[in-house]
Amino acid sequence: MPQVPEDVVWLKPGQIAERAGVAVSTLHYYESMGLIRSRRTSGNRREYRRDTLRVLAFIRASQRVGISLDRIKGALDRLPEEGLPTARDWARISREWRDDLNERIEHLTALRDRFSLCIGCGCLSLKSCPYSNPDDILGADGQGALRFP
Amino acid sequence: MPQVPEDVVWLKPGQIAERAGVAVSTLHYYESMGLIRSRRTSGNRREYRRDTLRVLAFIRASQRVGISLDRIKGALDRLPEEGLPTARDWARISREWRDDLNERIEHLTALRDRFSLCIGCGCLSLKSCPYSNPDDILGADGQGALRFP
DNA sequence: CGACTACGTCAAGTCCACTTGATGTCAAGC
DNA sequence: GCTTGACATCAAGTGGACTTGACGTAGTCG
Repeated sequence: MPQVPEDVVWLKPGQIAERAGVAVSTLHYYESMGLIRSRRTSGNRREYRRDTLRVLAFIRASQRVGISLDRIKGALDRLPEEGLPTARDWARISREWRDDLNERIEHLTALRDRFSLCIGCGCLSLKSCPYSNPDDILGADGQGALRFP
Repeated sequence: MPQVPEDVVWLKPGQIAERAGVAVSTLHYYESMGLIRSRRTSGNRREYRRDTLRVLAFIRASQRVGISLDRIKGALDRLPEEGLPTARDWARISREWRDDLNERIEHLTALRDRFSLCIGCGCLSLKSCPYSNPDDILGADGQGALRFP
């Protein structure tokens, strides 16, 4: 039962920004995108829940591996509105992301290995190598989307 | 001695564009960036050397793994102006790229593993997990650049 | 009380990698 | 010879992820 909002501490924009390593303007931007939320003080100042730091860390980590804010928002939207996200919530997202990561890792590894091969044979400059002929590369792959790897 | 321009065939923009799977406008753009080159016919039409296809494949492959056009240009600029690039030329670039790829793969793998861990412990929502505390995440890593992984 | 800093809003600007549009030209087919 | 399509140039637009600027307010310190 971690649904109980344990110790909800509210932090000011500057504090959040500094600890999360983002600009205050970025917080505004994320808020306008619906990625994070805030409440207001009587003087109209924003206040962020402490766990916003976690969300921001999650956003940065996801972005870092090339996931768009849109997709990140999609995942965050599926978290519960009220109460803290449960282990199950994060697990679902993590699994989703992990599959994505696995796919990317596979692509990168394949490409790296191809390049490694090329180091041995210099294929990109010689006709003899199967990878050197752009037509073959084109033909090897039905669609126009995935060209080289 | 592959320096001898074997069979230099010149292709029209439309042909190059189709075979490489890019728009003609992209060719213009790349040319303006100095990534590819062309000569002109008497009627001011562009003509591309056949091996431009190889360069384009290389650009796409590199881009695909997140390398910017700027960096790609940097690599291409180090190829010889005249004659075909040698095996050694491509090898150098490939090695450079491969190191880059290895780094990215490491990041992704680390992130995935962290997420996998989270699936087990639900850390992102519980105080007990070392990864859950954003302050620790911040503290674990001197700079502001690398936040989560 | 006054100064200063952090914060508020909103529009506009930036960077990258292109694409779109306007307008004019070259070349091949009938 | 004329139409059609591919091509030329150049300016401007697009989209994602922010940042910057202009301008006004809130709260804190001496």
